[in-house]
Amino acid sequence: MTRRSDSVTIYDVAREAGVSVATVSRYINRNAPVSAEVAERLDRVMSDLRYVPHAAARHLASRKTRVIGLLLSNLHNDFFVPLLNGIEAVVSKKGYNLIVATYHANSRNDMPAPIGPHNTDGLLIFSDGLVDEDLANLNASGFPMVLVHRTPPPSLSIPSVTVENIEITRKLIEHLIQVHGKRRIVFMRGPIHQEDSNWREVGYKSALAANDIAFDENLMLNGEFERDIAFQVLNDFLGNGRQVAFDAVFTGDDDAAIGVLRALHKHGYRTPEDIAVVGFDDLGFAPFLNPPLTTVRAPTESVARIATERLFDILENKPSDGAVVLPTEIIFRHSCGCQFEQKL
Amino acid sequence: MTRRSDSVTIYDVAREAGVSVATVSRYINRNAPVSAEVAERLDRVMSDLRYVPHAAARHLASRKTRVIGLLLSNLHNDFFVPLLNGIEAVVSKKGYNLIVATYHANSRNDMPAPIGPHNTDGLLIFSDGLVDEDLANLNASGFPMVLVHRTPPPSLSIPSVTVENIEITRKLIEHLIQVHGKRRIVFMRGPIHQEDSNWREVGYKSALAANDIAFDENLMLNGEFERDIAFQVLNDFLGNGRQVAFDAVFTGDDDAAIGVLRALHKHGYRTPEDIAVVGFDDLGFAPFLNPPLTTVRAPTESVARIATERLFDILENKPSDGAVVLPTEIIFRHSCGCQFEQKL
DNA sequence: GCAGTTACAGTAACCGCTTACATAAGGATT
DNA sequence: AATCCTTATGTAAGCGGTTACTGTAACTGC
Repeated sequence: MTRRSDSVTIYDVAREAGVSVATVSRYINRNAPVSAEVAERLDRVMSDLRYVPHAAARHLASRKTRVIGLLLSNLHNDFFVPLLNGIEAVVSKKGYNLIVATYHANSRNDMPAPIGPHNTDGLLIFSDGLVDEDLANLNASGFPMVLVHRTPPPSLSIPSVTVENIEITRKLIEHLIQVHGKRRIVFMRGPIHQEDSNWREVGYKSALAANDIAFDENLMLNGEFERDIAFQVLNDFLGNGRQVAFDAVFTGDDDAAIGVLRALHKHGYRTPEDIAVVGFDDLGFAPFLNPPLTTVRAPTESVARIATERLFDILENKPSDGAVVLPTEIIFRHSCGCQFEQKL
Repeated sequence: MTRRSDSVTIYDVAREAGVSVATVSRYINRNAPVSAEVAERLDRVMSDLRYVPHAAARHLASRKTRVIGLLLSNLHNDFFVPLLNGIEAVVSKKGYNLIVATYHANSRNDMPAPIGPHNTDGLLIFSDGLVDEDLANLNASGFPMVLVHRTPPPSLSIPSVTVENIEITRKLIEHLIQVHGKRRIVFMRGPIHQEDSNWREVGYKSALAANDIAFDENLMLNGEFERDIAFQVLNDFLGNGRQVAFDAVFTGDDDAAIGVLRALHKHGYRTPEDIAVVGFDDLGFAPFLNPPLTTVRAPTESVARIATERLFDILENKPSDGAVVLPTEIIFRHSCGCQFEQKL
């Protein structure tokens, strides 16, 4: 048997061009000078032969994969569109590939880590896309990664890019309290380990405290940052007889706000007259919900771009600062009770 | 120099377990029997050593990458969330990885095909994610792929999964004409080579023809299936003085409908009283736009799942039928002028 | 005119797996 | 008892690149 494969390899182009494979490799990678004459011949031969370097062979020999991985806990929120868009833009600009994987805590034993040191050159870890322990292990091995919408546990120093949550949430809730006179504000929180959700809870509580409103845990609902779950949860809440009174709901993200609006509407409440609703993220549909949603604008695509650029900084051994947190702003629309659209 | 690498390889586990690398490999891949005793020892050693197979080495030796690629033209539409979700679910269930890449027609020369035969075992090609010529080349080489929201050119036989466009669009437009008396219906189309958009145009024109309404090309606007572009285009259309009269707009997708609603609202038109609006896709936010959007429900996540499963069928040499087209249905809400929500 | 660079190119040893081929031992078959 | 399977395992040749070493000319500067 001569060649198992029918694909054209670097040997084919070397032979055809009358040079050695080393020269071909150097030319392809532009990491050593090659005479103009040879370069031209190689260009011609490679295109004649339709030569495409074999990625795996390259990876194996060079010990770099030219792919970066994105680890998510799920793919259920419109939020991920700007996120993916930002990431993909810089990844492809760098000539890398992007692997996206969701992490299911229960499927760990089934197979070796789907993405990690051997499959990717670096990882973008979104929120609760990996438990602290795995984070620590990866980090200990010096594997390049940056956290997105999550800060590292105190013992680890991993670059991160997040968004300002606490202050802006406090302002948003105080707006509800001070401008619109709301006092019984439901917080439709996100997943239990979702860091944004936790910071938003801090901001929520601090606003209550600053305004002498007792925190009532009956007003905490978990919508998992998912439209349908938020709907279900609020629907149950409204229908279960015990009728906890409330006059506003702060949903930790815009996607869940859709579910909240639907549930409220279904039970005959008017927004914002009966119950005000405010969200977080300012997803593209927010201005056109019914009513237009007052929410916090988070620069999701920028977060994504910056995080990805920082990952490449690390890969290229450029200096890279620790934690960056991007500013947010409130966009007032009608769902809080305001009449005119404005920013704060 | 002994070992360039510091990572643990199959040789390490073989030595430690007192067997050959072949045995380790066979056990890992479950493709040959291994005695219970050896299996147990290997389990222990592999976990002690934290052994993770090196993906590239595997790919190189086995000539399969265990990754499938998704080729998109862009990542600007909320539509992609259910799409990605459906794909990722089946890809990860199969133990494969997913590479997502956007295709920029102008960057082709910069580097070898970012994803293709050498990087992936198969491709999912969304819509206009690749030109016919490349499609033909790939197909000629027998590379596994399936088309999503696109049918192959007549000369090629590539499996595809799409959605029923023409009939449902015709019905939707006829509803506007016959129930709501609309006669001057703007069609906010998508990208020029976007197949769905083209079929929807066919449906649109056939509805007009069937109702003795002359097609007016001044009523064709290109919103690129993007929220912001649709807004811009309609905004210009409304502001440019020549004031083409119209009484409804059919946006080829829900995302663009948001831009349309915003532009209409900005110029003081009421929806649906002055101008009716209908969309396509039934994205999650559609029921809560202002007003709730009448649209066509497309089973996007199912499309994604089925397409991915068919790709795996091909990889596994199972029979796989040609073109599947999934049914769609109209969801009547208020933006068309109807009062009560219903399906058709 | 000669040692020291510099520019360009070749040889061959890996990178970490998979797998064809070979081997050995213990039945089952006849 | 000789032959044939079957099961479990080992040996070693790749898979298609990269790159550490070398080697050769041509080019410097003095």
